[in-house]
Amino acid sequence: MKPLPRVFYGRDALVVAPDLLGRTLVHETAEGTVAGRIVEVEAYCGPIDPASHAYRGPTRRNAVMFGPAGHLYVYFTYGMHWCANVVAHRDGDASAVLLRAAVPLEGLDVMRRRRVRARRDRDLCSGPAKLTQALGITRPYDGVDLVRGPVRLYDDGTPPPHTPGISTRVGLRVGLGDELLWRYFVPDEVCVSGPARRRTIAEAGATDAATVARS
DNA sequence: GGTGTGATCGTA
DNA sequence: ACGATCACACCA
Repeated sequence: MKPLPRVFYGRDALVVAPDLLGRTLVHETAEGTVAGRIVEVEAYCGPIDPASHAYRGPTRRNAVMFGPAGHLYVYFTYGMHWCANVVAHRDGDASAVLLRAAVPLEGLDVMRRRRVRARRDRDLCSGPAKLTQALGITRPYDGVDLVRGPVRLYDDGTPPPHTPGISTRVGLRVGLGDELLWRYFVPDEVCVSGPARRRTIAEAGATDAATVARS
């Protein structure tokens, strides 16, 4: 297996996001190797996206998003959770893709140890903060290189779904976030977080994947 | 299946 | 103050 090359990330976040579905996220540590298949993501398009941490310009927290593509942007939220993004953009426009869910592939014993609350294996990585907890991704991993660093993204031959599920993004209040269908997921996948697991673009009533609002 | 709520703290 | 969340309690 080869890591995804740098050029993979040097595209618009709305192109990279659905192309991340089916890829494997691997973290090798002394504790052991843990890996999962990405099945749910959300695009955050920095300069045009009020919901993006990068919308109001660079700060200490979001600095990584303003750097080169193919690095990991990790942030702390709700006073207790970590979330991980893939920096993906052209022309340094500070866009990123939030990794929201994965299917556990390797190191299940380590994941269960880190997530004792998870009753079923399908809940080990079925949410953005669950995923980082299971994979052991916290503060020190902010800014690591996904091509050469301790956390890498691979193409193991599993193609992204021909027709990904699509919906509005989760957990946002700000205006645009409720109208843009920038969440992508593998249809009928039990490890996808939340209730819209089975919904596809057609079922959502959308005619334009990127921009159309719906009731 | 669905909704409502407390936990907990860095960031702006 | 508030959040790109989680887990659990409760109702259906």
